[in-house]
Parts: sequence; C-alpha cells; structure tokens
Amino acid sequence: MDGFQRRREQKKTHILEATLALIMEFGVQKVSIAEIAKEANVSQVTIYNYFESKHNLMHATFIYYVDKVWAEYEELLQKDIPFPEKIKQIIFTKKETAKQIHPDFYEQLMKEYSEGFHYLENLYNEKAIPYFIELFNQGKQQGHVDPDLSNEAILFYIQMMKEYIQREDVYQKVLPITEDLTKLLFYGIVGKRDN
Amino acid sequence: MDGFQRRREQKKTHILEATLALIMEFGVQKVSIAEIAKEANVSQVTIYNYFESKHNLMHATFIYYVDKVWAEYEELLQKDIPFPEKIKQIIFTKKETAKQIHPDFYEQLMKEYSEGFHYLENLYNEKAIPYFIELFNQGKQQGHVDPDLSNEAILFYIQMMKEYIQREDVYQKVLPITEDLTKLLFYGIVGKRDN
Amino acid sequence: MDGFQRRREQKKTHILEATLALIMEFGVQKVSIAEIAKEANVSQVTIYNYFESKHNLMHATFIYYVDKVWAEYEELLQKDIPFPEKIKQIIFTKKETAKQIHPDFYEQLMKEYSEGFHYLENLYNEKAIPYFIELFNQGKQQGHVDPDLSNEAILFYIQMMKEYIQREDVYQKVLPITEDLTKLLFYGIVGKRDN
Amino acid sequence: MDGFQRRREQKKTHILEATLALIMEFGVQKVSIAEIAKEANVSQVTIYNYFESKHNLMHATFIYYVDKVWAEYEELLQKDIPFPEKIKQIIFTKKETAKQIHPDFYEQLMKEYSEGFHYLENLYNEKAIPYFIELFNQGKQQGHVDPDLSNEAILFYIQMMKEYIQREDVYQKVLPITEDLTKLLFYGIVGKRDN
DNA sequence: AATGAATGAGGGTTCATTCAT
DNA sequence: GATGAATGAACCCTCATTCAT
Repeated sequence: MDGFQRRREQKKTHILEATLALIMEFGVQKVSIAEIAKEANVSQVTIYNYFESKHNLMHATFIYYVDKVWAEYEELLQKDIPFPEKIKQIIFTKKETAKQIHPDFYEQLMKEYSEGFHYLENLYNEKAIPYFIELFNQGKQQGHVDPDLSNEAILFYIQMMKEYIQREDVYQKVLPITEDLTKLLFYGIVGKRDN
Repeated sequence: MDGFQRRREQKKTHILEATLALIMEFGVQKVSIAEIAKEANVSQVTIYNYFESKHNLMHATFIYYVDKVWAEYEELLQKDIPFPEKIKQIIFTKKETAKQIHPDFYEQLMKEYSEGFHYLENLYNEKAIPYFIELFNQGKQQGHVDPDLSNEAILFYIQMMKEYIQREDVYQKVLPITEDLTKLLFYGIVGKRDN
Repeated sequence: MDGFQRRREQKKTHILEATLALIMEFGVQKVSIAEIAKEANVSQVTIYNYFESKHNLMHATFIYYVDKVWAEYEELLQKDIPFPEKIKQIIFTKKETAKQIHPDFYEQLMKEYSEGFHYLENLYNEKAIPYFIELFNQGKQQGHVDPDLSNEAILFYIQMMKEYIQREDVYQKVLPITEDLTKLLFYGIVGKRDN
Repeated sequence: MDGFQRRREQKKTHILEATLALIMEFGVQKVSIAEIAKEANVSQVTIYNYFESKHNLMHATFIYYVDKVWAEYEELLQKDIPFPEKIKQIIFTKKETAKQIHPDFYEQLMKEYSEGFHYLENLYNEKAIPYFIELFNQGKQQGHVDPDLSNEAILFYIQMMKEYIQREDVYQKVLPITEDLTKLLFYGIVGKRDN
C-alpha cells in the first residue's frame, strides 16, 4: 500500500471513528452527515467521496465496530484461566468498546443493514460459537457444567446475561449485586445444595 | 364527566391507540405527525389541540402504554398458583402488548421522556416491587429459593430473563430451549444436585 | 365543488401556470422548485402538498399544457373556410401557447414522462387524427390534394412544417419567405405546372 | 508540432470524444465533469487544465462536433449525381454523426454557447450556402426547380425536412412513407400534373 | 503535467408546527 | 372545536470547481 492509500485509509478510519462516537451516543437517525463532517473535521462531500451515502457509511461503521469488538473479545477468550473465572469475566467484564452503545445501533443493524448483520452472524458462527462449544464441553468434563444442558441453551444464557448487563441503563444496578448474580448464574434461584 | 368530556376522552384514546400502533412498529423517530393523523382519521391540528406537541403526545402515549401493560401484568401476579409455576409464567408468558414492541420505544423513554420514565419507575417501585418481595420471601420460606440471595438480585435476574426473552429478535430462538432455560433459571449452569 | 375545492383548484392552476411559464423559458431541468415557489408566491412545501414531487408537478404541467394547446387548436379546426386557406392557417398560425416553448420541454415529455406522453398520443389519435383524415379526403375530392398520396404522409408533412416553423429559432426566418413556403407546400420544388 | 504538442492534442481529442458521446446520449445538463473524466480515463483536474471550465469544454465539443459533421456533409455535396437524386440523399441520408443526437445539445448550442453558434453559422454561410445556391441554380436551369422560388425558401425547406426527419423520435415513422414524402418534396400536396 | 482530495453552493424532499377559516 | 393550507428549518445528496501533492 503506497502513501496515498495509507493516508486514505487513515482518513477513512478517522471518519469511521467520528461516526461511531456520534452514533453510539445519539443513534443512527439523530446523527446527520453534517454533524459527522464537523466531528471529523472534513466536509460533508468528503464523506460522500469515501462512502457514497449515509447508508453505506453506517454499514461501514458497523463492520468497523464489529471488528473492533471482536478483537477485544478474542483476547479474553484465549486467556488461560479456570472455567468458572473465565465465565465470570466473559459476562461481567464490560468492554471499552461497548461502554456507550446506543440501542438504536443494534436496531439499525438488525432492520436496515442486513449485510452488516450477516457479517456479524458469520463472524459469530464461524469463530465465536466453535470456541464456546469447546469451552462448555470442557466445563462439563470438569464437573462445572450440568452435562444434561444443551450447549445452545448455555450459550444463549450467557449471551443474555452479557448483553443485558452491558445495557447502559442496567449496568449501574449490577455492581452491588454482582456476587449474587454470579451465584444465580452457577446455581440458579434454588441455590447451591452443598451437602 | 359530561358528554363533551367523554367524547373528548374517547378521541384522545383513539389518537393514543393510533400513535402506539405506529410507534411500536416503526419507532418514535420514523413516525410523523402526519402519519398519526392519517391513522387516527383526524387532522394534524386536532392532535396539537389535544397534546400540544409531538413530545407531549409521545409522553402521553408512554403513560397510556405503561398503564396498559401494568393492567395485564397485575392479573398474572394475582393468580393463585405454586411458586415455580408462577415464576415460569412471569418469564415465559409473552404479553400481547409487548409483542411487537420497538426498541426505539424504550430508548426514547429513557433518554428524552424522563417524565414518562419516572412515572414508570414510580409504578414499578410502589406496586410491582413490593409484590415481588413478598413473592420471593414466600419462595424462600417454602424452600424454592436460596435464602441467602438478595431479593434485588432475584428480581433483577427475573427481569432480565423476561425482557431479553421478549425481544422480538430473540424470541424465536427461545422456544426450542425453553426447558433448558427453565433449568438454568432454577439450578444454574452447575445443575441440580439431587443427592 | 365547494368553496374549498374551488380555491384548491385555483391555487393548483396558479402553480401550474407559474411552472409552465418557467419551464417554457428555461427548460425542466434548469427550473428549481424554489424558483417555482417564488414565481407562484407559495412556499416550496405547498407545492409538495399539491403535487408530491417535482416529477409529478412536471407531469401535471404537461397535461395542463396539452389541454390548453388542444383547446386553442380545436377552435381553428372547426372554422368553416376553404381547404387551402385552412391548411395555410394550420401551418403558419403561430399559437399563443406555443410561442416560447422550450425544446427541453418536449424532450422531457418524450423521455421521462411517458404517462404524459401517452395522454398526448391518445388525444392526438382519438381527436386530431380523425379530423385530419376527413379534411384530407375532402381535399382530395375537391381536387386540392393528389389522391395518390397517403393521408399519413400528408399529415406527417403538415405536422413537420407546423412544428419546425414554430421553433423559436426558426420563426424569424420564416416571415420573409412565407409566400414561397406556401408554394412549396402545395406544389413542391418542381412548382406549379399551370398548363 | 512537436511530440509534446501532439500528445496534448491527442488527449484533448480523447476528452472531446468522451464528452461528445456522453452529451449525445444524456444531454449537456445531465452529464457531470466527473462522468466525463471517468469515461475519458483522466482526472477531473486534467479536464480543467485543458478546457478551464465546463462551459469551455462544451464550447470546444460543439466546435469539434460541427467540424465532424461538416466533413461528412461535404463529401455528399461533392458527389457527381443527378439533381433529384442528390436532393433526396441530402434529405434522407441519415448521417452517422447525427444518429443519436440529443435535443438538449442543440438547445444549449442556441442559448448558452452563442460563440459556438456563431462558428456554426459562419461555416454554414461561407461554405454550405454558396454551394446550395449554385446547386439550386443548376436545378432551375435544368427544369427541376421552379425558377420563381427563392433560393432561401428552397434551402429552408430542405433544411427543415432534413432536420425534422433526423429527429430520433420521428425517424421511425418516416421509413414507410419515404416515397410519398419524396413526392411531396418535389410536387407538393397538389401533386404532379403530368398532362 | 497530472492527480486524489476537498469544498461551497445549491437541489429535492420531509417534518413539526402555525395560520386562517 | 376542527380542519385544510402553509411554512421555516433541516436533511441527504450532487456538482462544478479548487487545493495540495
């Protein structure tokens, strides 16, 4: 990649960062191209030169975001720590990237940007899922996980806790009850029967 | 309330229903006053005569919606059925009203319509919470619930499952794993230790 | 039609007149909605309330124009004057409406507004053509027209002269040679063989 | 002209060809500099380096076009064939160059590019007209043309038929009635009196 | 000399809101 | 009290043209 290309990529990234920041706070619809241009210190047309339309810009921003999240995630998955600790970290570690995520962002991802969504699903199915399956199977062998539970259900369950807990409006309430939530995760509402 | 007042209330309700229907499908931002007016078969100005601004209309619609949901909910809470069954119903019964709820709806509720949000919180704190506390306490006494768990944590947990499962994009995936999710709810990932 | 409807129609006509005037001078593309709004003393949005889009406005303007032209034309066709005189008037009478017609107008009619074009063709086929056929047949019987010529060819020929002569850039040159052009029309370049 | 100059001219011609092709299909207004640049495989700025503005580029393209048309035309005029045959060819021969001409092209020529127009008129007056005058005079002497008709009128007449017939929307209709149109050209609507 | 990048001005369109009847 | 009509502001997008390399 020559100097031109590199500068171009840098600027693109710059615009994507600005877009992401604004989108996460205000949502896709409330952010105008004019605002993005201002935030990124470029003219509106420059954005069009790079991304052709608001739709495309949003699509590209999604991809950019997903890649970023995945990069952070992967690191955690590779860590060599005991099973229960890893599960706890997966659920309760609030990722930098997800901090200020705006619900509208996901909504748009689902409804209007199906391409972006497929990209996400692909990544998920081909990289994340296989890893989790392996993780759960290990957990079952080591006696940390009820072997009668389907991996799908466990994955769903963990995904649920993770996503819900990261919702900005919810996160505040989680902190004081983290310990109890961990217990609920492992032993349910019936609780541990340690006899 | 005289005839005039009653007619006025009817018309208001009519507008609120139309607004709610549109909002739930398309979200607050994508629905214009013109569309609401058309759906409700009134002129735009009539809406302004009743609600003064789009903001106010949305606020009123939230209140209207929350009351409606609560009415449905209350019924379930009063039912005289065993504890585990009631918990399952609370979580897995998909309410009519919530069926097609649009994420944007909650978002707006949180961010822009704090008054509406406070109304919701009030209702929740003063009516729902006390009932749940009572319910959990009973559960603890009957041995269905680990007495060491805080009520806040259990409530949070149940709320989480309920809300997450009712997300339209999620609901489809839940059906085949309902049994396992129930087990997870009661016994956690470690599973039942029935010895 | 009540007062409201009538006022509405008047305003519509007003906008159509303004549009027509501007279009004829500058062409469809060079005229902006903003300019039309100014010319008609309404806001841009009012135009959208009536016509929904620029495309629709142009379409309506075409219909309006065609009807207008036809009304003028019909009058001439009904006149009770001798055949040669009528032909000459048809060709050389410059109609008020056609005075400042802009080529772009026809072009758009052809290319983008096919509905409008079909309207025009219908009118032509069902009203104008039958009259001409009748006229030419009379002309042939009275010895004014070569009976071997097809009516289609004659009609084409007359249409050609009429249209070409009314082109603004051409009209100026026609005046001094009107007499000769009449001779050419009736006798061709070979000229009259009055023996 | 040295090598630099020659390359420069080639590039200019290349741009002119691209411009002409696009203009003829879409009209002056619908073609953007960006499109021309793409079609000609140069950057937009290169076009500005050569032609300074869109206006100038269009002007140059007109000149280029006119010269091209004239070159084709001249060939026909020089042919040594009988008078009636030559007239017919002049009118009915559809030139390659004119095949896909866009009405907008003429319009712009008339309204905005008066310089280009003068160039055309000059060419016409100084090269074409004298030739036609000579041709018609020969025609008159040979008895093919009514000697009472002014050369201006005949020229106008032929020009009219030629231009009208070459209009793309018209050309289709001409073919089946070519024979009759020829008769009309030579003998008018009254027809040949061959007694 | 040639290019990629950037831009100000303007176009069509939509929307929440007000005016006038 | 209810309505049709009207509007200013804002939005997405395009284009001829200039800047910087």
